[in-house]
Amino acid sequence: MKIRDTNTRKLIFDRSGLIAFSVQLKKLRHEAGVSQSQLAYEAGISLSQIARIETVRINPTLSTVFAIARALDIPLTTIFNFSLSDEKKTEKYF
Amino acid sequence: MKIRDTNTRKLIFDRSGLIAFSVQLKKLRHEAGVSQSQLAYEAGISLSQIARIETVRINPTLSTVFAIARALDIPLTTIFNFSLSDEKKTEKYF
DNA sequence: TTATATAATAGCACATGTGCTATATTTTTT
DNA sequence: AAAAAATATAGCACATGTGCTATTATATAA
Repeated sequence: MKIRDTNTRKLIFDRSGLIAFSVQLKKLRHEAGVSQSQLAYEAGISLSQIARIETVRINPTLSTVFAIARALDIPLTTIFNFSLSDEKKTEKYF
Repeated sequence: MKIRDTNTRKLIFDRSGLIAFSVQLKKLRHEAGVSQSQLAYEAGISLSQIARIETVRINPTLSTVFAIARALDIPLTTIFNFSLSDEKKTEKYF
């Protein structure tokens, strides 16, 4: 029958990485001196989306981030200028 | 009644940016000498997802990209070390 | 060429990103 | 303090990202 083996499927939501991104975005937006509303308008995305990103409620897509970087007129290397915590090396610690 | 004003809503799919990202990913993956399958395993995401990204069929989320960067053990500034075409400055040209 | 590994497609189900439209909450100005 | 501006939340509808499981196409090795 194949019904769905009781939800084992889990999508990734990298909270720590998204928090770091949020911090970076807020910082750059403030430096640019624009409100969420202005940024949303310039980037052609919704205000709610900017707010959701800054409050780490969602996991945005690359296209959304690209639009933001363009609107702020900053290179991707600037908006992504932060480090991901390396839980990679730590490897299953229990 | 509010039925839905005949689909005006359009999500962003930044083809050129996603192509640039795809090129960069393939390059880095090859430099690391890993197959899509190995990368998928290391990153904890599905093989089909890696293929979709490299063939520009989807618009991945940040968490997915973060997982890939971790798996390849490269900083975000490396994987995002490319420029977005600046259709921003051009501004509505018609 | 034949076998084998790698990459590309496909289709389904489910989770979630995004736009919209409001409303509430917080911060900044006056 | 009151008013105004900026942020944060919410909920709905729809689009689409992601995992799975196969299958097909392509490249590499024998």
